[in-house]
Formats: sequence, C-alpha cells, structure tokens
Amino acid sequence: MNWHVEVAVQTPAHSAMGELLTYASSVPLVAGTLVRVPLGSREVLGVVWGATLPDPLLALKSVGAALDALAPLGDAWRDLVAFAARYYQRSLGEVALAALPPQLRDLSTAQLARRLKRKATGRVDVLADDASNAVALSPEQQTALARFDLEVGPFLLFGSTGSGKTEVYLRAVAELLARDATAQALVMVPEINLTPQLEARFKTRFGSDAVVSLHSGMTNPQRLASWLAAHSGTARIVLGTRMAVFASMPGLKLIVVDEEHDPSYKQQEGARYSARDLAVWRGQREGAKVILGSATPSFESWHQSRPAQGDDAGGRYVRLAMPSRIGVGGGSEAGTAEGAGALPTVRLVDMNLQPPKTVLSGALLAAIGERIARGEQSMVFLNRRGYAPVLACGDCGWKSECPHCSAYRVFHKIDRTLRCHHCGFTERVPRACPACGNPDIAPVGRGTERLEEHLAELFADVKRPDGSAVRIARIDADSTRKEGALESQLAAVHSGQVDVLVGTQMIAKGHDFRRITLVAAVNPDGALFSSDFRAPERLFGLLMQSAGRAGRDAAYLAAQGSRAEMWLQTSHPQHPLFAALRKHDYAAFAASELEQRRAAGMPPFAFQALLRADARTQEAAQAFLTAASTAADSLPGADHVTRYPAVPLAIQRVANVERAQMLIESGSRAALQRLLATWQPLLQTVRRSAEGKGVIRWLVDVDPQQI
DNA sequence: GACTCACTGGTC
DNA sequence: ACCAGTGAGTCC
Repeated sequence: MNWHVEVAVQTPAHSAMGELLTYASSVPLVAGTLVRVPLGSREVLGVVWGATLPDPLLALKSVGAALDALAPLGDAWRDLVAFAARYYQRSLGEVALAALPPQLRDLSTAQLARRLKRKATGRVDVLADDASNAVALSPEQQTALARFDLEVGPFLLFGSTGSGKTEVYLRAVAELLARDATAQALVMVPEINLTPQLEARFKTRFGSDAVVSLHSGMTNPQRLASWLAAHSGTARIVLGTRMAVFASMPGLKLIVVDEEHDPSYKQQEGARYSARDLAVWRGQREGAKVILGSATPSFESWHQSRPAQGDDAGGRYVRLAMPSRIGVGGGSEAGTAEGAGALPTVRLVDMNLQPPKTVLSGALLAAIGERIARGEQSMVFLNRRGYAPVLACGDCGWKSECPHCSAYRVFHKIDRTLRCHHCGFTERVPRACPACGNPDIAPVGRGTERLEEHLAELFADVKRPDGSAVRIARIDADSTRKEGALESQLAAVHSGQVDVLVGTQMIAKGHDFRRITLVAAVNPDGALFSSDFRAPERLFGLLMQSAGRAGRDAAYLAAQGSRAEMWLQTSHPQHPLFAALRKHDYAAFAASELEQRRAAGMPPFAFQALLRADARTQEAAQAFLTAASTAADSLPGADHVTRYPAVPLAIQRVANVERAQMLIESGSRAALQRLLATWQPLLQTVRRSAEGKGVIRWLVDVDPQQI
C-alpha cells in the first residue's frame, strides 16, 4: 500500500466530511480513474481526484477495484465538476457522481469490461452533408454562420421563431465535424419532449451512429450506452437536456444551447446548476464555441450581448440577429427568404368590456369558428391543468385545501379526484361538502380540462368542411402521462384530425404545427403583477413562443388565403408588455425591463442567492435563517453583500414541511461567492446549535430563477 | 446521501 | 415482545 489517493464519493456538502476521502492503493492511480471504495459498511463508486503524500501514521482503507477498462475522466471534465461544485455550493463528490450515468454505480468491473468490448471501438464516420447543400440559406443565416466562423464567441443567436435557427445549428455542426475528424458537438434543448424531433433531424443529417441522446427519460442501460459513446469519442454529436452539460466529451468543440432562456435549464434540486451558464463556462475552459439560441433571450444573455456604446465596452457575447421569418419552419424544405411568413397579427381582447365571467370572448369564438370552417387549426393556451383549480362550497365557504400543503387541491373531473399538485395527495371528490354536508359544491376557475369541455359544448353543432363533427384535443402533463401518448397526440394534430388544440405551455414549446393559423392565450394576466421580478420576462417569452406556433408555413397560409393571428384575452390591455408583444418587439421590451432592473439594482445588474430552510415549523425555519444571517455578520466582506430578512416561501408548507428563505444580494458576483464559501461551515455549525433545532434541511440556491 | 443504531411510542 | 418511525451520528 504505497500510494495514497484522494477520491470523490457521493457525500453532500452539508455533511461535515472533507471534500475528498483518502484511501490507500497498491498501485498509482491517475486522476479521473473510476474506482470502487469502501465507505462504512458499503462499497461505493468514486472518482480519483489526486494523490497525497503517504502518511504512515494514518490507517486508511484500501481502494477496491479500479474500473480501468474505461479511460480516466479528463482534466477538463474534472475542472467543470469542480467549478460547478464550488459555484453552486455543493460537494465535489455529489456533483461528480450525479454527472455519471447511474448504472456505473452498480456495474462490476467485469460487467463493464464486457459492455465496452461489445461496443464498436472505431470512430463513426458522419454522413457527408449533401442534403443540406441543396437548401438555400437565407442571407441572415449566411451572415450569422459567417460571423460564427470568424469570431470566438460565445454567440447569442437571436432569431425569431421560424427564422431557421436549427438550420444554423446543423450547419455549424456539419462544418465542424467535416473539418475536424475527432471533434464532438453538444446540443442541448430544454425539455425531454423536444429531443425526439431534434434527434430525428440530426440523425437524418449525420447518420444514426454519430448521434446519441442523454436525458432522464432514458432507461439506465440506454443512458450508459450513450454516455460511453460520448466518453469514448464514438458519438460525434450528443443531444440532451440540462444534464448533458456534464457529459464527458474528450473532443468537445461546439456547444449549442437552444431556447437558452428556458427556465428548465436551471436544475431545481440537488446541485442547483444552470446548464446554460455552465455551458458558457465549459466552452471557455475547453476552447469550444458556444451558441445560445432564442427568439426571446434571457435578459442576462441579452444584456451580456449588448453592443459597445460610449463608455460601455459592451457585453462578452457576440449577438447574431436573424429577425426574419422564413417560409417553412426550420427552413429545411421549400422555404426561402422570399415569401417570408409574417409574424402573426396580435389581437387584444379587453375582458373588461366583456360580460362578467366570460371565458372565451365572442370575437375569439367567431375567429376560431372561421378557422374550423376553412379546415384550419387553432390552439388555445391556458397554463393550468386539471378541470378547476379549486372546488368550493357555496354555503359554508369550504375550499378544497390540501391537508398537507398551503395550497388548494385541483379538481380533475376525468377521474373525479382532488389532487394536490405540490405533494401529490389525491382523494376521490367528496359527494357533498366535507364541512357542512351541502351536496352543492362547485368548481371555481378553470383549467385545460374544463376549457376543453367548454369548447366542445360551444362547437357541438358546428361542422367541419367535410361535414364531420369538430374535434377538440387537449395536450398537457395529464394527457401525456403514458409512454408514447404525446407522440400520438401530436401525430393526430399533424394529420389534421384535430381542429382545436387546448393545452398548457407544453404545446407552446418547439413543436412545429403547420396548419395552425390561430393561437389564443385565454388568461395570461396572472404573471403581470407577480411578486417575482422575472415573471414578465417569462410571460413575454412564453407568449412570443406561443405566437410562433401560428402560421409557420407561409405556403399553406398563402394557399388558404389566411393570416396567422395571436389572440390575447386580458383585463389589462394597456399593459406595456402587450404593446411590445403586438409589435413583436422583444428588443424594446427588454430595454424597458432592463432599465427598470438597473434602477432597482436587480439581476443582471446584481447577483443573488437564496438560503432556504425546511423545518417542522415556520418559526424554526426562520430562526435558523436569522441565526445564519447573524453568523455571517462577522465574515470578511459581509458588508458588500445584502442579506434580506427571512420570509416564508410563496407556498409556505408542502407535504407538512414549513419552508422559509432569505435573499442574499450583491453587486459583485465575486463578493457573493466569497461570502457563500466562507459561510458554508458556519451554516453547519448553526444547524447543529439550538437555532438549528427542528430544521429538516437547508440549501443554497445560487442565481435562483424563482424568488 | 445512505446507512446504522438508539430511542420512542404504539400495538398485540 | 415486536414493530414502524424518527433523530443523531458516521463514513477516509
């Protein structure tokens, strides 16, 4: 046992253990090697991080088997993991092990060796990019690609929906792979739902062996196979969700983050990393070019890509603008720059002028009716699933509160249940009011189920051009729970079986509907006056994205003699957000919102973190945070960081756990990071002291999305 | 984070 | 006497 090695294993930062555990080894082990090591009574997977001088006085356990059939994880990968762990205040081991495919944890060395042998070892040749050369690029696409070629980046590809961003990604990848025989590209999308269509597109273009996917919807063996292909360099292109940012890719030369503004890039449990931000960091570290793409960029990225002006040297990102919509979505088929599909006309319906309790205004219904008569499709968007958000008794005022959470249970008519969307608690709908016995309990408000029902009633007597009955369909998390359900529902829309599609934001993202000429947001007002300063940004993005679903096929519109329309029902038609939306003017909206944020000292002009505590009682949670804040007073540099008072979360109690948080803010990212790093050990002390009594867990969320 | 162990309170 | 549930402590 001549060697001592430091190994990262899955231990949380909260535990008082050191970052790395030291083991003895009879052979030298190079950093990045995967090993099995004894930990207490079990044996766990670990990553060798380095070596220390052997200390003969120290009685250490020995490393078990080394998974040396596998090439060690590279320096770049370990740097990425180390940075993420440090920046997001988690342990090295936690981040490292979470970044590896789960099956590696319980595979023996022999099993792994067998698996690796089965895999073809040779590099896969990518298909020559013939198909794409037949397609003419728009001038904007050409300019964007030319600048991408010349400059270093990172790039913000600011392209409206239908401007052909995907084609730009494909070309950038194609050119890279053609130029460099060992190069790899990483392409990320915000949601699992969007991977199949992207995968299909990349596989047609580059051959199915060159492309692998990485996301949590895959089975463990699939994930391992993809991961190994990326790690060995066999896979030239890795497609995936946020977790893919940690893929081991020795030849990484290009990272694409599509829909970079999407909140799903922020992990909301465990290590709360932003895959978009890590992608930028990783690109810089590994010399890979990074493209962030969006029609409505995050204000962080928009601000970071501002041009130089006066004293301001400008942002670090290169902005590539593609404002025009080209004929056909994605530009991969007949579409050219001519006959550009105009963005949909935005129509505002002032709900104050409608009869009280109007759900769908007469004008909107008439517009949908016209589309049905012409054989076109409409999409109605409501960001609330279920039948009704609350069930209430008119007599005694009982409401369908969740007994375990400070939230109402949602009425789902389909299976007659009351379901809590926060803790999952589900019960049959009571026959009568549980409080007073009144049989007359009624749904209050509406979700997608009820909207679907309502539309079906309204259009019951209307016929399609072929004389058949109007068909309404609904797509949301409930309707797509079963394997393959989303695909079959989308296929039904594409084949024209559906006239009106009702759904949550699931239908607003990415899916390319050719025959939809009308999109309606029924009740977008909720986010207008939210306490979360990012709510308007998100709403604007969502509505722009929804609008982008309409009229993607200019040839179809022309043949129909139709215009694409986006309808918005609102009680605040004078709100500046709608004025900007009407003009499809993201830049103006961003400028005014950013000005407000600058004045108020909010991100991206300030940097934030949240300290959160979960406890049996709200008092205990807040007491911990307050004590933690007091403990931070003595830390160096604490005066450059503002700590706000502890407050309950918007949903204060979930599954009988009380939650509180404290906002921490600084004009300097470095100052915030310094404070968080030195605070960590104090937090552990406070947790063990009297003020930490009753605290179930605590966590730090750096650069939080929701506040 | 995963596990063990000691302790609690409830039940047969 | 025998458990489920829970909180505290350990793991190189």
